[in-house]
Amino acid sequence: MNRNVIPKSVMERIPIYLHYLSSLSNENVEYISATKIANELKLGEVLVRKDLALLSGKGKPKIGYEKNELELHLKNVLDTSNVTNAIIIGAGKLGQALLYYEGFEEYGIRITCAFDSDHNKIDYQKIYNINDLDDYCIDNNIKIGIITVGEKSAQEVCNLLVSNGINKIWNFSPIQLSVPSYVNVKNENLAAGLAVLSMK
Amino acid sequence: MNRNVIPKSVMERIPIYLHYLSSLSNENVEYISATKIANELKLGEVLVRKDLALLSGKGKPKIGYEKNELELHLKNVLDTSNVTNAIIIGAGKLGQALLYYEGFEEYGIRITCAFDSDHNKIDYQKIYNINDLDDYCIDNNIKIGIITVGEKSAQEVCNLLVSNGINKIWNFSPIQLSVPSYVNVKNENLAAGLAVLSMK
DNA sequence: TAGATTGTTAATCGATTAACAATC
DNA sequence: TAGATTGTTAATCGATTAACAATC
Repeated sequence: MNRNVIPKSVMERIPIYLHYLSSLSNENVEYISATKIANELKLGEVLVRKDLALLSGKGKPKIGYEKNELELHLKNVLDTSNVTNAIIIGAGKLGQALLYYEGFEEYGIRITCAFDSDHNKIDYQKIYNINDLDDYCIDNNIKIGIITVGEKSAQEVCNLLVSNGINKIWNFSPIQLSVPSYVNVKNENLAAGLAVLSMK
Repeated sequence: MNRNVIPKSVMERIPIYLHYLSSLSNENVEYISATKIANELKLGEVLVRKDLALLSGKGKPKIGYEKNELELHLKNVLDTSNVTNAIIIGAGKLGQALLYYEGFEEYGIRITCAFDSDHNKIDYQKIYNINDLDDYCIDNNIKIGIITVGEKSAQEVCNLLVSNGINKIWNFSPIQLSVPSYVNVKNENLAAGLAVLSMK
């Protein structure tokens, strides 16, 4: 029996917990209860308790969890200690928004640069020519590729990433990418997400 | 018994189906089978068939669904006929990326403009001063508010939207917004999403 | 002790998949 | 008829919630 498998649903809540815990850091909180976390984040109380039981050490009845220890445990699961390097392909508005967004560092991810085929977008600091991709990936230990190009070039870009040994892909294009089975694709179809909201 | 309730999971696939169907439009396809759709989108065959059974008219054994009719039915469910107006609060990189992204129209959503408190970002065409929000909402039938400000101002901005009668909110800030129960919030924590991918 | 909290087992709920009958 | 597909019922799976015992 494998005790190490953490369900996907739980995984997705780890960053939420971490963000909440880090927001407490200047309040000098020593203990935090699952009840409190559940209320603040509007999650079920038992849900949070089960998550914490799975992810962390024991809590103390009537008191809760030692906050710093809990934070450490969650970070260990997320493995935020060693930074994961990511690159963006497609330096349009969205690509740049992600490139300059600072919230990723908190979770141990560094978006090192973006690539684009359009010469006008090259800025030598952060946006490089797509032709330099191969060398860059080899030299910089890139683990994640973020696709923010249009749907027409998305598959092509995806192939390029895969051929450079990148097997984690965050796909913002609205198409279904074809990849070898060992490659992990997370689709982020923003328009579709908004459409669902609009119709509720 | 209410036959009209469509499960959330099904709802979320409608935009995916629609996007796929529209990609066929210049190929003169008359009939499309659930099997084909499932293979192309890498979904379970039975899943697609159940979705279509729920969302559309009858398909024909051995042939499939009349493509245009299916598309129409899906669009009806999404109600893409009358355009829903949305605004963005926070004209940073991400706000602008969404503002100028054209993919929303396909699903019947129009992001009409963005608001920002920073005078340097005002461009009179698409980005207005936050102080003009009240009048704008009244005059332009705004249904959706998109929050792309930092986490410190997110709750405040949210309150402003709610007080202007907006009850659908797409929240890109990493905090849990407090809203009255009739307000629908969809959280989009990009950093958290990427963190989950990075750790697989 | 009483009460707040943890932690666990069983029940429920929702979504997906499997199996199979019906149809053209 | 055979075969591809639809459509439906039952089984499975995963996640959440309810109920309750244990602990400080």
